[in-house]
Amino acid sequence: MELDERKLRILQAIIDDYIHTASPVGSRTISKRSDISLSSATIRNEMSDLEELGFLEQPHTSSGRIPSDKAYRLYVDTLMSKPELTSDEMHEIRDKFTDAMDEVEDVIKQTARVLSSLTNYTSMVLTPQLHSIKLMHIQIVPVTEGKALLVIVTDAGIAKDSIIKTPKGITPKQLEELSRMLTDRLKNKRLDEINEVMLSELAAEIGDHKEFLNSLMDLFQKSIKPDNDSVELSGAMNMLNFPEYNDVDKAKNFLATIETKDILCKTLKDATKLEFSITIGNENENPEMKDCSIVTATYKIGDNPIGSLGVIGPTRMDYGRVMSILGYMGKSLSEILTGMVDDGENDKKMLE
Amino acid sequence: MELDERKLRILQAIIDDYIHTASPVGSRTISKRSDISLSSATIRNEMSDLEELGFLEQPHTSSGRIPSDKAYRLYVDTLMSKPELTSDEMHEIRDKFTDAMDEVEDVIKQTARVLSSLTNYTSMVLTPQLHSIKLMHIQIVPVTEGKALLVIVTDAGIAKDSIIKTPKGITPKQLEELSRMLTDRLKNKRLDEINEVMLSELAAEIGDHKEFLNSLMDLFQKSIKPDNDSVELSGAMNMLNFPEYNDVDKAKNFLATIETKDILCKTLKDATKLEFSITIGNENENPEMKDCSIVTATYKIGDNPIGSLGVIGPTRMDYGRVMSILGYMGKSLSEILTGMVDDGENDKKMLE
DNA sequence: TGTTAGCACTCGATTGCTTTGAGTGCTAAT
DNA sequence: ATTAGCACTCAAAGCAATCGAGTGCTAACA
Repeated sequence: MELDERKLRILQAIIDDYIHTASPVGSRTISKRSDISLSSATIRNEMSDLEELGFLEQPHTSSGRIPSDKAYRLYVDTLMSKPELTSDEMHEIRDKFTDAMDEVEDVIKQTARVLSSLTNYTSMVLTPQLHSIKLMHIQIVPVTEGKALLVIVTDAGIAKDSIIKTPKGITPKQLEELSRMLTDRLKNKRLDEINEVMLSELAAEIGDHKEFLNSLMDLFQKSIKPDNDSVELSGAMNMLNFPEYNDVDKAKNFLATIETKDILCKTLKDATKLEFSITIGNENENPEMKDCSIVTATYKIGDNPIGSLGVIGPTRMDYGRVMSILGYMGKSLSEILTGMVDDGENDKKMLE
Repeated sequence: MELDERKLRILQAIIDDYIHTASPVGSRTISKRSDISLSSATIRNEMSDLEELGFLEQPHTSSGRIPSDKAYRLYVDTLMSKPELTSDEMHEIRDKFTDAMDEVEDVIKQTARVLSSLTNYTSMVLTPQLHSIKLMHIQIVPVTEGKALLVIVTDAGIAKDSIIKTPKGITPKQLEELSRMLTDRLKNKRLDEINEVMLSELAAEIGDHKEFLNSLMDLFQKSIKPDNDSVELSGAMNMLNFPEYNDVDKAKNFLATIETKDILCKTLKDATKLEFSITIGNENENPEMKDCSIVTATYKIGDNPIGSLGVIGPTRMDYGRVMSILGYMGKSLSEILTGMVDDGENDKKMLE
C-alpha cells in the first residue's frame, strides 16, 4: 500500500480540520467538504489505510482520527501552503516596531510581544548572540572613586556593561591607559576566540595591579558566557487557551518547563544555524515537550545570523501561518537591528 | 453578643486549620483538638455565633465553615504569632545571597527567586526606586564615532545607562566638557526634583548642539520615569499548586493579572512607605485579586526605604511565617545593597 | 445556666446505570 | 472501485441512589 494522490488530499483535509477544531475528525466531516467528493465509507477505508501507514491515530475505537507527528512532518515538508501575509498584517507588524525603541533589549522584548499577540502562541526571542561577533572597543570609565564602568563594545553595538570595583589609588589616567591597551590587543578578535590563555598572557604582560586585572578578566569571561536570561518569553498564558491544556496539571507542567529557560535557550541557539526550523512533538529532545511543536526563524545583523525567534504551540499548530509571520518578523528584526548598528557605521565612514 | 476569649480561641483554631487544609472545617475537627476541650455541639453553637458576627462563612449549608476576610484581618492584627526563623533557615537565606552578584539587578532577581522558593507563594521584588535618590555624576562616554553611552550615577550606585547617538562632528573633548557641566549643575539634586523646566533652562544656557541636548534631555526624563519592568516576579506557577486554583480559568485569570505588572508595581510602590503591609482579599483595589492576599515589607539603602518586596498567595496564607521571612529578607537585602553602595563610599573617604 | 448527647435534616460528592450520538468496520449491492 | 446500510463501540452526558460530613435543634444533664 502506498501514499497516492488521493490519500494525500484526504490527509491534508484531516490535518487542516484538526488544526482548527482540535477534536478528532470523522469520515463524514471530510466527505462533506466540497473539494473531496467521496462518500464517507470510501473515506473511511482510506483513513483506515492512513492509520496503518502511521499517519493517523485513533484516540479510541469509534472516535474520529487525529494526525500523528509523522503526519505533521509530512505536512510541513510537502503539503503545507505558506500564505503570504496581507499587507494589513505587514503594516501592523511594522507599526508596532516604530515606537521609540533605542535599546536592543527593548526591540527584543517588543518583538516577543508582537509575535505572541499575532500568533496567539507562546513566543520567544533569543537576544543577539555575541560570540560570533568582533570586539571593537573596551573602555573603563571611572564613575566614583573606587568604582568604574566596564564597557565592551562590539561590532553589533553595545555588548555589555557592568560596574567594577577599582583598586585603591588607581588614577583615571591609568584606567584610560589600560582601556587603550586592552582595546589594542583584543580589537577585531571574535569574542569566542578570547580565551583564558589569551587573557592570562595579557595579565602577565601588564604586571601592575595584578589583582585588579584578574577580577577584570573574570568579569570579561562572565560577560561573554552565554547566559540564561538571554531568552525573552511572551504570551506563556496563550497556551492555556488551547483545549489541550485545559488540565491544570498539564498546564502547570508546561509552564514549569518553559519557566526555566535553558531548554528554550538551547533550542534557539541551535536554531540560529538554520533559516527555519520546525520541531514536532516527539522530535523534541525534551520529553516534557512531546505535545508541543516549536517553529523558529533566524535574524541577522548585516549578513551574520545572530539570533533566532520562535513560537511554541500544540503540535496541531498552524504551521503555515506561523512560518509566514516568523519569516516576516525575522526580516523586520534584522533590518531594525542592522539599522541600529549601521547608523554608527555610516557616521564613522562619513567622518573618515 | 460579643467576641469573648473562647470565641477567639475557636476562631484561631479554625483559621489555623483552614490555612493548612484548605477545606471547610467542621465542629468535630475543632473539638478533637487537644487545646480545646469542648464537645462538637458547643463548638457548633460558637461557630454559629462567629458566623453571625461575620467572621465565618459557610460555602453551603451542611458543610464546615471557612474564615472570612474579616477573620483574617482580625487574625493578622491580633491573633497571629510571628514565629522566629530557625537559624538554619536564616543561614539558608544568607547562603543564597553570597554567590557572585555584582549587579543590583542580579541581587533583586535572586531575592525574588529565594523568596518564592522559601514561601511557596508567588513573590515580587520592586527594584530600587530612584526618585528619592540623589544624583552624583553624569558621564557621556564615546564608544564609537556617532555613538556614546550615557551613564547616570546616583548615590545608590548606577541608576541607568543607555546608548545615545551623538551628532556628527562632536569631539570626545566636547562630550567630556558636557558631562562635567551637567554633573556640576545637577549634582546632589534628587532625581524627582529634576524637571523639564530645569532641563530646558540648562539647554538654553548651553546653546551649542541644541538638538543633541534635547534628545539627551528626553532620554534623561525617560530614565527617571518609573517603568513597569521594575518589578521582578518569581514563582508565578506556585499559585497553581493551591487547590483554590485548580480551575484552569481561575489560574489563567490570575496569571494574566500578574503578567501585566502594573498593579503589582503600584502596590509595591505604595508599600514602600510602610515597613509591612498586608492586604487581604477584598481589601485589594483590583477585583481580580479578591481571592488573594498580598504581604509586603520594605528594604532600604542606608536609612532610606527605597523599595519593597512581597508575596502573593491565597487569602488563607500562612501570614505569620510569610511576615517573618519577608522581614528577614528585607533586612538582608538592605544590608547587601547598602554594602554595595558603601564600598564605594568608604573607598572615597580613604582617598580623600 | 452552660454543656452535651442525640437525632433529623441538608446537600455536595461519589457511584453506578442508562441513554445518546458520533464514529467505526464490514458486507452486500451498484 | 464505490457506496449504502447496518451492527457495533465507546466516551460523554444525564440521572437516580447512596454516602457522609456537617449542621441546627431539642431535651437531658451537671
